[in-house]
Amino acid sequence: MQTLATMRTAPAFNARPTPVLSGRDVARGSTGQRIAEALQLIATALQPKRRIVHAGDVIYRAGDRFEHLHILNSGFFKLISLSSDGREQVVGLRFRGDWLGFSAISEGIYGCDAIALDTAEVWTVRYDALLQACLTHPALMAIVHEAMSNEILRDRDSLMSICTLPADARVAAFLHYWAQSLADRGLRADQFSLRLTRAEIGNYLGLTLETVSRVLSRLARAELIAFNEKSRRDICIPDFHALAAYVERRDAPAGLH
Amino acid sequence: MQTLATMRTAPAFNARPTPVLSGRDVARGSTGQRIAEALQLIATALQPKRRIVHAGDVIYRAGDRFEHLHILNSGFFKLISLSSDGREQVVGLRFRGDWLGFSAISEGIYGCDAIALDTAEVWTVRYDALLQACLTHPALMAIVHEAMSNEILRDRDSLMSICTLPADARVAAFLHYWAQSLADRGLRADQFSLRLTRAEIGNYLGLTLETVSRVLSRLARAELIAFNEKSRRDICIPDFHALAAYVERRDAPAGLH
DNA sequence: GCCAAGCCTTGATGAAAGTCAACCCGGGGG
DNA sequence: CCCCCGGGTTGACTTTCATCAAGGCTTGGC
Repeated sequence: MQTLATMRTAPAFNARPTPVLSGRDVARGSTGQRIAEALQLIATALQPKRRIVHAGDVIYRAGDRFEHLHILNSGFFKLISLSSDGREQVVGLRFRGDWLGFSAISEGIYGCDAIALDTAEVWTVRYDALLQACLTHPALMAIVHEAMSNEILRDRDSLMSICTLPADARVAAFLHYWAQSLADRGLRADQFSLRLTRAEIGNYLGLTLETVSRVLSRLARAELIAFNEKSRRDICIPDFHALAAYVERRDAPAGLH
Repeated sequence: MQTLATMRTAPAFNARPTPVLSGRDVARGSTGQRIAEALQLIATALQPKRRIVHAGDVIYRAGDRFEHLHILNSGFFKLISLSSDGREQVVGLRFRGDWLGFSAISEGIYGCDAIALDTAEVWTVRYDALLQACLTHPALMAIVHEAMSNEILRDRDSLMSICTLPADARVAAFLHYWAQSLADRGLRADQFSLRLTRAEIGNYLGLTLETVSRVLSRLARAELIAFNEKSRRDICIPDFHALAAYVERRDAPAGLH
């Protein structure tokens, strides 16, 4: 599962180190396979409630009492955290196979809003039922741990990218991340819709919408991306590796100099 | 467990919402109590290997094969992630009761270095032994999940602070975070040593060491902090709430304007 | 004692990104 | 139809913070 930062050290499109999974010594397949297997197991072991939601629908809001975890079987979500003065911040993006709600376990209350970016299928399980099921299905516990671990890893990497990289590289890294996430799930990654406004992207990356717009124009001029002639929210990435190389190159020595 | 961002919405020193812990319906005590109880249970249920380490000692390095998790019984740690070109980035700080290594579960390999900032006591358990123990001690599983959840929450909040706030507020938020972490663990929070150089703080916050130094001087001039006359690494926070208010005030409308 | 190496502070300067503003385009609704 | 509105682009200007540079303070070694 590539993220904003890790891709800088692993430019190959689907390359990832073979995981050495302590706790169960089976060799594992591609990321896509792992996701599919995990969903399979969740479906059979937990029999989650399934439902379809649409763009803009909210699964939970900050402050809601935590009782359920959610698994995304299809579609895209954004996580929004609201600060006291009402401004909001995009703190995460979620794709097929991702879980929603982990961060609420420790507080017992959700800390952000989960909002669908398009039509999506969400599976919901009670957390106490999940704990029970883990006792009888050890493999399920491993999957849950892996998902949480993965989320920690991802957040850390995006943190690193976002506060280290200059604006151009941040946007490029974001596009790379999105494309990689699609590729991992077997979706086409050379051409896709961003599903986020410039403002949302900027908000996620700690930039203004104007800066995002300018960077995208610059990337298009450099032919690292191309816009769909209608809807500039649909983009095309002719050369994935070139994009990765661009991030690497623009990786500025901010911080310790 | 307050973090860089959450404190903005909860200025009271030790205030935190009473956790509603789904999965076990006991009311919980203060953060300090929770940490102590968790350590207690870990000690009895897992009988971890204990050892003392000193400032600069490394518990694990990025690339090491993952087999163990570590729990910090005392002391302070920093987590360092190295990018391909050798520059390093502080990606996290750890205190008593925190776990080290969660992010390695999904990949089977540690993704960063864990380095002691002072003398510390570390408990180490095999991950497979932990999984086993969770099957017989359900409370242990709840504690592990809570710790992971908490780490996700924290990372998310610091991500938000760091990419949203201007330099002054970032440094102030960092100081607040550190003080809160000490207070949560029953240590004195009005006067303490930072244990990090300006360069490390800047690196963690995405700033240069000069900027950190300037901001600290400014905060001292504003009497929000005071330096120990010897060792400017030891600081004093006369009014914790004033510091929180300062962050709030300087909370700039970056992003959506 | 003296010197060197870290760590820290402060100032001058420049580049990157935010702010303000104008404008374009496409889609709905009255 | 026209108008409005939200999303997007682009330009001129300003602010913030990084960079470069100089110098101070402490500590440890010779």
